[in-house]
Amino acid sequence: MPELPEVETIRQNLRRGGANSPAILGWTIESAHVLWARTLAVPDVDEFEKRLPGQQVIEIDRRGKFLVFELSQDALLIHLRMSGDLMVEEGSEPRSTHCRMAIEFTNGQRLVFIDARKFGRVWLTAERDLILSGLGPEPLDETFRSQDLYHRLHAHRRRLKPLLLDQAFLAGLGNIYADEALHLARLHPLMLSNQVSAVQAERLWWAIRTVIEEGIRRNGASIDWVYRGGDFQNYFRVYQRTGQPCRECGEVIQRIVVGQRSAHFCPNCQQL
DNA sequence: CACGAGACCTGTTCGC
DNA sequence: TGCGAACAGGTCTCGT
Repeated sequence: MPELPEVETIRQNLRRGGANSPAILGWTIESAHVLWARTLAVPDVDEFEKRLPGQQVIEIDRRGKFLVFELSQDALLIHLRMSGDLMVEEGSEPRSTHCRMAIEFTNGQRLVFIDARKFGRVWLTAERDLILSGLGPEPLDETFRSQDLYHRLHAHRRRLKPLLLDQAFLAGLGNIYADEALHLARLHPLMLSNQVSAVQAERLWWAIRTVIEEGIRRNGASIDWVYRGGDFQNYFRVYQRTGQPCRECGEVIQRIVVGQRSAHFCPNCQQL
């Protein structure tokens, strides 16, 4: 479910506190409980539950779609994949049905990892860079320039949509924001990356950053039964708007399947 | 190297 | 109403 803007929203809520959840910076872990073993990428459940108690939450960062909790000894990395979510609740509350992992703090609060589809993964490691090293550039980083994007596009001969979803190419985009960015940039999802001109690359660079920034400003998108409080879904240009008129030209939005994922686009604004 | 298919999972919605 | 199919914000691995 979560792409960069949703993950960033969660990070900010955990770091600074949100509407009805406190900031967890500085809290000390009392115990950890893994309820679905495969949630843990590394280490095994025994070591995970043994190593966490006593560690303090120093900082919360984000890299692509990974949440990175800097603890006193280790780094705790969490990837929400399709249906994962994190929330802070009273330690006395009954455990929710889809709770896969819970971290109890010495102040009686707990951080829970809720994940209906069980795709989410958690790493506890002292070597966080090993796990994050394969990721492409951070789209909002000031060192990421449009010329970088142009060169990266020309280093491949791939269709734009699957390429934008490739986290080694660029970190953080998912199905929503890739479709939105391509529409804003007026580029067809099937266009080949090495056919993109410098001007088009500049437009795509700007579009990617624009949709991500807007997503963050709106606290992410809330869709279906997964709700996180954001309202970016009310401003989608193409995503899940199949059959509805393009907000730019009125043409009917189309849905095609590319790389096993749905791609939404305007046949008029985004021509091959 | 690029791409498609299948796997991993559960829940909701759609079509007959 | 019921029931199976299709679909869902992600990523990995394998075969061509």
